Amino acid sequence: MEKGEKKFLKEYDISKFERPSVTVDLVIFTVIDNELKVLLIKRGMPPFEGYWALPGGFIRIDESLREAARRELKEETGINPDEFYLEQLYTFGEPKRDPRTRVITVAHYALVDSKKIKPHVTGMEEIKAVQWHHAHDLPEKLAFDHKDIINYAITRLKYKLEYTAVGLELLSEFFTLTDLQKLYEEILNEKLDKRNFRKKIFSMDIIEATKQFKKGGHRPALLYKFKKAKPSISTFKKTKFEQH
Amino acid sequence: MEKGEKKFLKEYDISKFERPSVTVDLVIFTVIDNELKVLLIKRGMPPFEGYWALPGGFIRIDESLREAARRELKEETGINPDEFYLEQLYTFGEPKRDPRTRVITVAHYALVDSKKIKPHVTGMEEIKAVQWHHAHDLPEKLAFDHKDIINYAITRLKYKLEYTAVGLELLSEFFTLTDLQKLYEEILNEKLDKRNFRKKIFSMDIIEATKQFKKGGHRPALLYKFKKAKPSISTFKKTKFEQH
DNA sequence: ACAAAAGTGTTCCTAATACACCCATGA
DNA sequence: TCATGGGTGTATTAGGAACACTTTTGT
Repeated sequence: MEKGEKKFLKEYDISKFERPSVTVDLVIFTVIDNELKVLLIKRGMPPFEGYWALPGGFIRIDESLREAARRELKEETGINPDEFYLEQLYTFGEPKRDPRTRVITVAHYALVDSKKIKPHVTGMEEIKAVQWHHAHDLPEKLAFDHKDIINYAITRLKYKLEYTAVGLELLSEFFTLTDLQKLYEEILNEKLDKRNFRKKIFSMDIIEATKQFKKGGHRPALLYKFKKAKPSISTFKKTKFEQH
Repeated sequence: MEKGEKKFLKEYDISKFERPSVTVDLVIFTVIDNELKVLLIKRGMPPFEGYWALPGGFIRIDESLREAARRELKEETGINPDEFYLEQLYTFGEPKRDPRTRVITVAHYALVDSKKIKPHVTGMEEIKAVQWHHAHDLPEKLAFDHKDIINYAITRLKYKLEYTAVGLELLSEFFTLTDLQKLYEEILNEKLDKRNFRKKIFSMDIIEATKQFKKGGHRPALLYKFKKAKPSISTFKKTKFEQH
């Protein structure tokens, strides 16, 4: 009874509630020169003027969270949908995280192949307000709670890497096993044993050899590519944190 | 340049954006008679009148997401903070998930000891609009996208159970190993080998024996309790998905 | 003494780890 | 030919899975 009434009032008041703003923020990862990078934008106005911030924006009233994230991602990198990996990360909603007004942000993270990024994003970065920063060496001046968000994204990425083919989204179509190992080492921030790494990757059954070789250096390295069918995530464990 | 302007406009327009409502929904788990239960509320008005829905409510403008979830949880179960486990699950924001208006919900899940639930929530459930439902046998008539949310929560719970002490929040202070195994079997929905189960639990180092026994039945069973210090989650893997 | 649940030992097998070695190329 | 990175073999170990047995109580 009393509970019913409370419920009723609550619903009745829908329009009266002071509403927070809702944004989508993006942690966009790529790998450039074997370094894990995050895209950041220098803020040109207060609050946090001159600080670096994650790309993001308001959710439009008729688009889903994922659509909003895809739109943002497309705007910032020029990359087409289905050429990146995108996953919801966590929702950050401390009342004071934005000093202006109440903003709740649904953070996402994305993995993109640096070769597919629109030139205007990668070129002449020094003078631009949009820059790739080393994920393991972030600038001091990060706006809002974006440092937390980035670190959370890195944690998630490391975790996913262990039992998922997710890392492959960061590489180009053809790559050597050494490329792949370097990628893992960079993200996990630790050295891996060559033999064991290869065994693990092969056991995952996510890549296949081509007949091409990467010349240069010394002994040419066999090039691999992802299996056509996006790696079918098969085991019990693996399915656990698939995005909704 | 052009990017800067776009950004500027975006921020300038903050107040003009049509804002979605933001709610917190709760998947509250408990175990009653060795069955995993979820708390649901029968809706007394459209939309989905007569359907079952998760408890939830709007986020107040000055409280964090977690605070909102705690408040909701306290309202529904009467349980005090730090007597339950609470974790953000996922944010659901399809534009049409609520037919009335745009509502984004930050779903959480909670684990509570059924013995600590306020009597008014457990008593005389048949005639009440608040009921515990078997998590593995949900009612057909679930409102909104709440079936998805519940299933996602079950998936997360199963996953967490495998490498975390999270299940212990569902038990009372003292319990036997058989109680604990029954709990795991109910949540995971599978039979477990007694010997292996015990080895795994002991290796986690999360419980300790008392000197008490649970009499009744046949051979008395040794009672255990959680280690004083909440299980310090220690290994690499284990820290990965800790709540923010 | 026997049924029923509590509690323990041990084998088997897979998979991660830790090594050491061979191979193909460019300079 | 030798330095360099590409590529493979294998022994050891840790942990999960499968299974059989002993112990302690109530009746």
